[in-house]
Amino acid sequence: MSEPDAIDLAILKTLQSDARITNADLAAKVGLSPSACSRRLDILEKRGVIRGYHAHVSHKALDYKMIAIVHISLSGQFAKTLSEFEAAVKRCPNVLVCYLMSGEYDYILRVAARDLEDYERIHRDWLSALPHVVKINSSFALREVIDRPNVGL
Amino acid sequence: MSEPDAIDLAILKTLQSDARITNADLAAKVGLSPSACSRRLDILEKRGVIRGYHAHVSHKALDYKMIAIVHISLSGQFAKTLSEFEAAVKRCPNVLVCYLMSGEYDYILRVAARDLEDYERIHRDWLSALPHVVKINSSFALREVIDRPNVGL
DNA sequence: CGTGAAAGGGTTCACTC
DNA sequence: GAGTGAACCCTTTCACG
Repeated sequence: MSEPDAIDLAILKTLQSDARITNADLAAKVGLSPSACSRRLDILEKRGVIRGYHAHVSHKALDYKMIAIVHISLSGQFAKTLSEFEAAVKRCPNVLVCYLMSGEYDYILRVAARDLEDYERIHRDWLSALPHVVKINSSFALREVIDRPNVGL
Repeated sequence: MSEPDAIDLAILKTLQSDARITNADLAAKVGLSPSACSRRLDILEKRGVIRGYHAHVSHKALDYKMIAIVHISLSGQFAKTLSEFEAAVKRCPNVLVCYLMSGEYDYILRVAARDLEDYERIHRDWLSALPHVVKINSSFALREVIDRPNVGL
């Protein structure tokens, strides 16, 4: 499993900033013929280097004006406890990110809500209702400073 | 500025899960002719509902195996303090997300690192060196449970 | 707002070096 | 691995319903 070379990195960087660029334009940008470029892209996709292509839909335009960061602790760290919690949290469409963590809390979540009233509903109907939860701590984003989809190459 | 209708939502949802779908396939999926679909997409982009299209490049495949969540507090909340901090944090390529927050800490960051050694370097050379920082608290992701680019529609 | 057709351009092969 | 050319398909635009 060889590492991506400089041309692969150029392809990845370009697709990170514009995933809908045509293969012909991408090829010109990285200095390849269209067919060579298409073949490399195929390999990058099949190796799982590229997980997918996503439209970044504005939360605000869709009326999601609020981002909450939620720390959660469970009653234990048994495998069954974790997997029941995770299965439930995946069903909440407002949860954008969820990590199992080291440290004081077991999980950290990034949650989108339309407004404070909507967040109260999500907190009551979804987050508080998650199995095995013993502690929840919400804080709110006042301003987005950085939101990059990927590591700067 | 009218709200997106059901077909617009179908377009957005489809592009969220596959931004490189051809306009012809997209049109078929939402039940439109290609030309009608293309026109709607144009409008959605120009209204800013779609902010951009991004390849989701695997951190792991690029050898970023570690995600840290970093809470940071500053010595004050003066506008100049905040803007100096933010200008500096934007220069660190490993910071994926940064929010100004309500609550105990001023900022929360999501940081990608290759491994623990790499994280120590980032912590020493970047995070600790950020201006006005008085408190830093790092914790680490043990497992990614959810990582959605957008709210489930 | 949706449809269909036409022109221009993109993608994807097999083939070659 | 990379480039070339040709067949096929897609995008874009326009007049029209």
